[in-house]
Amino acid sequence: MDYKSTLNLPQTNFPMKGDGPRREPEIQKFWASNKIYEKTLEKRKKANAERFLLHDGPPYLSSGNIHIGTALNKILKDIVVKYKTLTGFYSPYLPGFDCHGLPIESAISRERKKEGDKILSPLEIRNQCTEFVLKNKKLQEEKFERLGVLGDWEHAYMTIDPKFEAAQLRLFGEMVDKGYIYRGLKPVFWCATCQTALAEAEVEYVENHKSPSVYVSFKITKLSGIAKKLEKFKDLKIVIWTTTPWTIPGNMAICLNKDFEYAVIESKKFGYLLVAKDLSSQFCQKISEECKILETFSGKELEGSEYKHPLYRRESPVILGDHVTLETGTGCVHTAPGHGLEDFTVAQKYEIKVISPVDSKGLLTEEAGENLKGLYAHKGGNQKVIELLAQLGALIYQEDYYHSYPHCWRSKTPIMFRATEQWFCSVKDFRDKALSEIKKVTWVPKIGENRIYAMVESRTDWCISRQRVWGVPIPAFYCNGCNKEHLNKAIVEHVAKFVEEKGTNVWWELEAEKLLPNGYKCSCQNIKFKKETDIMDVWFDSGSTHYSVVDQNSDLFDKNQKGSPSEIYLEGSDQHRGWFQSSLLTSVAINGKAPYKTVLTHGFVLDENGRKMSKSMGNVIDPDKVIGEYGADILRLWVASIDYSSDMRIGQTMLKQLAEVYRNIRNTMRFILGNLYDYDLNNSETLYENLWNIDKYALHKLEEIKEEVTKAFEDYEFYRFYQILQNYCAVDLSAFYFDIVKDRLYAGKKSSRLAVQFVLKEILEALVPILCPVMPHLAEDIHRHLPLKFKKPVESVIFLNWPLLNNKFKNNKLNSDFLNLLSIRSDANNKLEALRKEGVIGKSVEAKLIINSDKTKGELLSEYRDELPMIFNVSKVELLETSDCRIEALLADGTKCPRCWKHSTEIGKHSKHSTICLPCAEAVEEDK
RNA sequence: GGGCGAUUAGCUCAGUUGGUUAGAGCACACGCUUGAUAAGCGUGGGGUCCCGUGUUCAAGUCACGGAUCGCCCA
Repeated sequence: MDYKSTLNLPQTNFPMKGDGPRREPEIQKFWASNKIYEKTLEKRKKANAERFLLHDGPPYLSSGNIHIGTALNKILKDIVVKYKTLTGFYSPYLPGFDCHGLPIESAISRERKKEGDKILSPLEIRNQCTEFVLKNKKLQEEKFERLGVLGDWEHAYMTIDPKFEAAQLRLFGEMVDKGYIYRGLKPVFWCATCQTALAEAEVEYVENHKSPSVYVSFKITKLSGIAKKLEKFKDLKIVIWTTTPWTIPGNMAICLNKDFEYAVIESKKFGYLLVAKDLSSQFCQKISEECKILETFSGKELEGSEYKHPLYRRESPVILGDHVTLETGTGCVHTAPGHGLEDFTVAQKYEIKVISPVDSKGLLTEEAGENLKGLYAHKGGNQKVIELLAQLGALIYQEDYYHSYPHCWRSKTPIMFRATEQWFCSVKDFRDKALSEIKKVTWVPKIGENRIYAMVESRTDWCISRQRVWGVPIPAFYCNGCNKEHLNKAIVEHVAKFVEEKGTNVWWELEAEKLLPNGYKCSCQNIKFKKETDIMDVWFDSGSTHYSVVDQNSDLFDKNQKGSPSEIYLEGSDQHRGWFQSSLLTSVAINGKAPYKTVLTHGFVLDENGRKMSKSMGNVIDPDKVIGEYGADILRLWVASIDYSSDMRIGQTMLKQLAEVYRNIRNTMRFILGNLYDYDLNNSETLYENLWNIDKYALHKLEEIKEEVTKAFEDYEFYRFYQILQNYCAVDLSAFYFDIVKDRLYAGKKSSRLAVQFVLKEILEALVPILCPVMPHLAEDIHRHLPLKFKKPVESVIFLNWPLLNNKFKNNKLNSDFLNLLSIRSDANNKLEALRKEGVIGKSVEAKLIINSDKTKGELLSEYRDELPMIFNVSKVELLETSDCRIEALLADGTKCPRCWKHSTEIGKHSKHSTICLPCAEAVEEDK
């Protein structure tokens, strides 16, 4: 008789290979066409589940391709959302896209440049941008969906959506109403030839540009309290150095470094001069004098002193700043807040007035004085300023200086820093509130809190003006008569109503008077107005989403209260300065609280060697290619396998390895499926008490894994999930439990097989939802291949629930006993391996073990006597009590049973089955 | 140039308040199996804990200095 047919071998058509590149799209199509995402949400809504909102930070649409870092971000978000959904939360995911901003406008203008440099109207530019953005959105969306990210893609928010723009304006209106928006001066790159502001990307640095370098003295008029010791030096002058003499009229301060040592030196020609000590000899060489250092002191001591401007009747303060260096010059920095960003920033801290006596054509204005008025700053202005300073004896030294200097990319002329009127958000008015809100938020990892706290603490007011057209307009008006500015909540609301219907293009389409309430009049009785030409910083767009997306959407906001914070924001660590901050500021401004409860940040993705990816290095890993070769689940497993709190690496070595791990997990699941083909959920009741010790131990282990994995997900530490899962599948299941339980499954008696099947069922039911957040395609695939008698009436794996912990399965005694048994097993394996090397045995089951052990171990072994052959995977275990512990492995007695392959001395004892062992014979009889 | 962070086996990660010979899985090598089979099992090799100095009876762990890499800012 062929006894092989009496065995119960695994049966399943669950494929060994995932074949993600080919099969995942089909699964995704199933999710989409059967509205799995929507149905899940409905279920949770009906159950009145608690909300868990992960609010999506919108990726920028400057390209249709996605970077591996973007893929990582989306996958992390999806893992969180799926986990929360499985654990019973109402967890909607509404993706978003960031559509405005300079990089997009620049991309359009680059394309235009190729086509022959036509000048386009703002509306033409805006229409081209819109087209560009819509095209990219479609491309990106497809790629995100291909990652297996479930969400409401159909209604994804876009920052160019008229409803979004209107809401953004209303939020801005709230801030106006609270008095947080004001108009002030700020320097920008300015091209006098094109008469326009330039963005940093539109500036080219030209090497060896020639500038007049001058050393200028400013006479001190008042010494600060602690600098009184310098009073003995009559007519003490501070010396500054600059390569842009035309900015001297804009001088409003001199900046020293608090930590540097400064020196008073005596010059024959110029008297007592003050410069940084480390630069004094260099300076003296310039003026060809041998100067003696008469006194030294720290920069800090001079803070608050005052000096007189050589050209005007104006006194200005000495201030301190960290940007002052000892590279060149005198260590005393001429500070013209209207002509430099660093100067502007430091001046803001000291609340120093910004002046900018240059007009849009680059000509010095009346404010610079009669002598200078009308001169072109870079040419005549420079010359005249030098001339005047020389006349007044303030010019110490002059020479030509060659350095790299910014030029306009279009006109190729040198640019200037020019302060223009811009709109600001007064962060200082609610900084303290923002800081205290930061402390209430949970930052993951913790270090993020320090980072953003320090940034908000030291930041200056937020300049929200951009001299561009691709964005949301700042809805302000200026009276044609008296030039008074008009901006208030009612005006903003009036504009928002237009925008809501027609989009922000109306701002460029309609006359000012049409955009204002009917019959609107200036206090000067004028009824004609100009529109503001600045648009809002694109960070204001995305920074408004807590209001313009979450609060406008009843499916998203907490059913109890609008304006309640999202549970989590999850972005790259660069967003501490970006979205996390802009969102925080607008939210604190209008709601007085942070828009999020938790903020999770991840690092950046580097190549295999820890280098930044770049096209020129040729080390870019394209997510499309990874998916094409390995599938999305492998990419997702990569995301789960790494510690994202710092930089992460990806490369072929890792991907190959991940594919191996995936395969192992998949086959572990396949083994379970195959062995449950005949398991009938309704008709296979197994009592825990009837299980073997090994089965109970397996259940205990499963509980441990459930607990640890749940903790890992709760802590957002997915790499721990990966390590635990991998270890569990490879070691606990594949190499141990499955390996030794095969005999019972294939050849054992009914009750023995059922006991194992019960355990396998428990493992399967726990593992499928556990796999789902990270590898949803694998989980769905398993779900589809559940044995017929097993299948539950659930449409998709997404509808499952996260496994509950079951204390009944916990058994600490078994756990510690098995810890010991496993260590003995490892010794036994060594002996078996030696026997195998000698050629005595092949499979372990051909051997028997004689275990000599002391009393303690002997007692343990005796307790598990019946299960020992199985645990050690041998045909027989003999126990001997001795003083020492020793294991001996020998060829087993008897002959090999052709059915179960174990060696037995009892073959042929059964009357009906003469060629097989007794237990086999009984099993066969039982099955008839 | 400034601020923040990272660095343990080929890869991904553990390593407790400082305390035996620094661990796990994967990968690799060799063997076994052919009843999870384009699978499975066993055994084994593999470490300058980034470098240096210091504190200590004792440092992967603490302190200081440095290197490399990354993010943000200038």
